[in-house]
Amino acid sequence: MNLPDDPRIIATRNLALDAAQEILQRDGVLAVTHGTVSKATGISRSTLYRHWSRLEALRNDAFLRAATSPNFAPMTNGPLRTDLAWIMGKLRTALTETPWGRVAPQVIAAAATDDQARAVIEGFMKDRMAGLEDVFSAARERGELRKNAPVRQLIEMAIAVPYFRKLIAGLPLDQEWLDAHVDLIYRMAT
Amino acid sequence: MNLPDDPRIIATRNLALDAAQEILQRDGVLAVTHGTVSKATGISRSTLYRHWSRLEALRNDAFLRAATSPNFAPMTNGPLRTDLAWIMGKLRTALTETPWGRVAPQVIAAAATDDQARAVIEGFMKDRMAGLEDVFSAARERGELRKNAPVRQLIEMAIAVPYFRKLIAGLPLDQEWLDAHVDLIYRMAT
DNA sequence: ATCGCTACGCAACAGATTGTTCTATAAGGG
DNA sequence: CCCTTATAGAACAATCTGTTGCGTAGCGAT
Repeated sequence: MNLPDDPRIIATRNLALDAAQEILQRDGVLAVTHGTVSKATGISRSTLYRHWSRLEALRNDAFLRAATSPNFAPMTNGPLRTDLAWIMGKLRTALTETPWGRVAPQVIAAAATDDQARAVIEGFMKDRMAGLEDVFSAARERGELRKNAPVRQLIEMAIAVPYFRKLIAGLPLDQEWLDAHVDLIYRMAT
Repeated sequence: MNLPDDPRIIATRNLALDAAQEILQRDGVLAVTHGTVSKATGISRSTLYRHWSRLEALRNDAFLRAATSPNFAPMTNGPLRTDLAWIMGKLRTALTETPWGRVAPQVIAAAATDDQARAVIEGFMKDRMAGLEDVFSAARERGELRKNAPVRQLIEMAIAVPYFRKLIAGLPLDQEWLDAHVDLIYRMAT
């Protein structure tokens, strides 16, 4: 794709999408409009319409900016417990210290009717699932797993609980909880 | 509270809130307005303003109508496995066969900035948590629980996975999954 | 059945928002 | 320095929101 090199374009896009993401996480998808972004940034409405002629495009870019995940390359060197702690720590960081944790509820809500939003969610989940699958596969090859360990269910639980705590129940993802969570998954696997 | 007995009022309220709930689950909180509900129902805008003079009140009633849960009185008679299967079946039903499953994502998204929405979520969660706590307490008294069974974590997992599957990952909550889920929780507890 | 009360529908209105187009200005690249 | 183009700002119609007043129709009580 043709990336524009004009610094004015880049600055405008960044400023606008930062504000759009802020509005998205605070007020929901429908609150992201050319008008609200204009008011939040000082960028002229007409300029925003030139960048995103369709409102859908603006919102989609706001989704994508928030969902851009940090590198999640799985680490499958150490023993299972270490790998689990590492990858669950990564998930915890993504949920608590990146915009994703705040935007995700809005994206999830939009996913009911918005294909773009659903695609963002599915991409994110796929990454997480794949990372954990690699971790468990490596552990299986090292002979660390118990026979008939319910790997699929364990992966789901490993991911579901932090998402549930952060997005649904509003509970903290502190270190103490993380240790206990990793410990329980580990004990069920070995 | 003074319940109005005029059938016109009751009919208007029911019709409006049914439509509001429909709009809520389809387009999100911000789409619920006097205007959209009016268009969806044929009820005059001015009539809707008479019933809910503040928009916030209309949206809150739409939340509450969706979240009105079926009787969740815990059943702690049988052995742990039976109780677990029963209560998890209830949760599954609430998520798949009541409006709650479709509205919940919107309520969760709104909870970030809307106290009413947060209260609805917390009320719902409290019910579920309490039901499972009763189930595990009864099992403990019957001596069914393993020593040092991580009851708190098990309760969280029991609830988190179905919520995650339905609301976040978009996976089905079929009977096969439910059986496996109950089985895993049971095995970890005993 | 009739009467009084009131919920409802309808129309009108100002104010705000949305989508579009135009012109003048200013910032960047050659 | 000059040319290109991104931006700001104004203006516009169309739509939406919140409010008010009025006539109609349905409800309950006598």
